[in-house]
Amino acid sequence: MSLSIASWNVNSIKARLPNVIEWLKEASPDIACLQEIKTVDDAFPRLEIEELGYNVETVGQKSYNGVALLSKKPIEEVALRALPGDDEDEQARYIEAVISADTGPVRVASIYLPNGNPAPGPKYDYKLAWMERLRNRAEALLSFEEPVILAGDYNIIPRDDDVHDAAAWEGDALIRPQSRAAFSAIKWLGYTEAFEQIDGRGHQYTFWDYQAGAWPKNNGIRIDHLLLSPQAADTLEAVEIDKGPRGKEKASDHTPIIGRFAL
DNA sequence: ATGGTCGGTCCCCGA
Repeated sequence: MSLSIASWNVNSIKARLPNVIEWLKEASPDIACLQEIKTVDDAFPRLEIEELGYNVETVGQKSYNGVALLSKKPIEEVALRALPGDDEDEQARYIEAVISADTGPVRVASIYLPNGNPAPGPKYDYKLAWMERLRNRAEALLSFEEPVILAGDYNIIPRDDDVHDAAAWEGDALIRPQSRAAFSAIKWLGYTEAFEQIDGRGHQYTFWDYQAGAWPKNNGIRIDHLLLSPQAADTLEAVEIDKGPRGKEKASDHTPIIGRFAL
């Protein structure tokens, strides 16, 4: 009895479809949370992915953003297609569903947290406001006392050990103290960051820029995370960053992180 | 080494 849940920012599902299909066949996660699908719902390659045995739910947007949930287990209910707290916010960055695992319901969200650069500025203000809304939602979810996995591209480098050269990133929205504090604030509610919990090694990355040879030089950052409610954290068995997809032709700049749970 | 990389769209923007 084991449930694997992956998060991967694919940077356009259309540009990445062959890579995504190849990876789904190889890694075969029970649930995959995708970000930056960069397409509207109607243009999402639903059939190709359903053919691999997945149920598919998307919150798409033209050109930018967009998130998806793929699940081999039944999706009982899509609980939310947007993060509550701002009716004016039209950016497609959040989907949350209840999925039937063998042991009972598991709540999973696919999250594309705003980048926030340049900082300071309106984009940074939006990032911080979005994180406050996420904290509120995360807090509300704890009252259900069920396994909750908030998986996604958080655009947060939690510690200096999660970047090859922290000094080079000083002032960036991904590493600013206020950004880190907003991320910690969610953890202090009672959430566990899966990778930090299981793997003590530093300098394990999930993103390498396309520019300046970042991938061959291993100049990466760790910004894709799984945040777990206590009921999920108690069942966490393993976490792996799967670097395979980043080394392929036509790669996304992110690579998947996969958690395995006794669920 | 005075540029460098992608993806989507409309001639530039976001990452």
